[in-house]
Amino acid sequence: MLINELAKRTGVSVHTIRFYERYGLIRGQRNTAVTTNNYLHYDEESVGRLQLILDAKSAGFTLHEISEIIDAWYKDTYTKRQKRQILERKLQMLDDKIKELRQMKKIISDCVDEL
Amino acid sequence: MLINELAKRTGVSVHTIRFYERYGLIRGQRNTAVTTNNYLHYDEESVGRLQLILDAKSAGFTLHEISEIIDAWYKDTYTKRQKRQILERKLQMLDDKIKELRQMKKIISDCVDEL
DNA sequence: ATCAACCGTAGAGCATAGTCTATGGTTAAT
DNA sequence: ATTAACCATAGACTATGCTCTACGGTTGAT
Repeated sequence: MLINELAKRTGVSVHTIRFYERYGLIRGQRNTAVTTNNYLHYDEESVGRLQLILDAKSAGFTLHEISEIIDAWYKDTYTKRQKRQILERKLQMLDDKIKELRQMKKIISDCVDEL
Repeated sequence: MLINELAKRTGVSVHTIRFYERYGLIRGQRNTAVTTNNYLHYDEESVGRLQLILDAKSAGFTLHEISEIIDAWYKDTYTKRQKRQILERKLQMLDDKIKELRQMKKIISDCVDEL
């Protein structure tokens, strides 16, 4: 599929997809048989990557952190051990963040109680 | 206390405190009796505000959202009802964020399991 | 008196994460 | 053949949240 369809399927704008591509989070493929244009084609993996990016962003990960997660999942040069290590660090970060959110909930709840 | 002491007590840099002051999150007072300088003085409330800002930031709130929380807590022009409403919206946001973090945890855990 | 260490304002610069414009080429329908 | 709707690259611009520099004045210890 071309970038426009990918944008429609994921809800991510064409501009943003191109930004992510420059950043290295997704990669389209050129069809070498076609010489009249240099359109990039995207597959189902790209859809999965974009959905992962959206989820990870809403969980508060930076694009840099997301690129690590994506590499841990898709990059074949990592050993299973390395991948597991990266992902487990991210799980720890999530637990830490959840702890901070709960702490903030307590602070605000206390404010409400004191009102 | 002057800005330098406030910075030391809260761990927030002088630059950043000034930035927050321009943003309207904290407010120092000028001593009108003194005419030789225009130094700003900060009280314990400023310390409390900065600590609240730090906590709220680590919970992922933007400075704009933090200013709403601070107003709900310190601003006397709001009724209790209005304050409660603002704070309860923030609690809802925190719950939503915790939900997103848990979802991301599940995604990453599933990745780890599949490795 | 002088010097370091502070104070203030104003404004430039930076990182992150987009968002948009300009420009020019391609495709597909009419 | 024309036109709308797409494609690509390059680069300018934006918002957020700092961070730093420049500048000049003040304070307090020696």
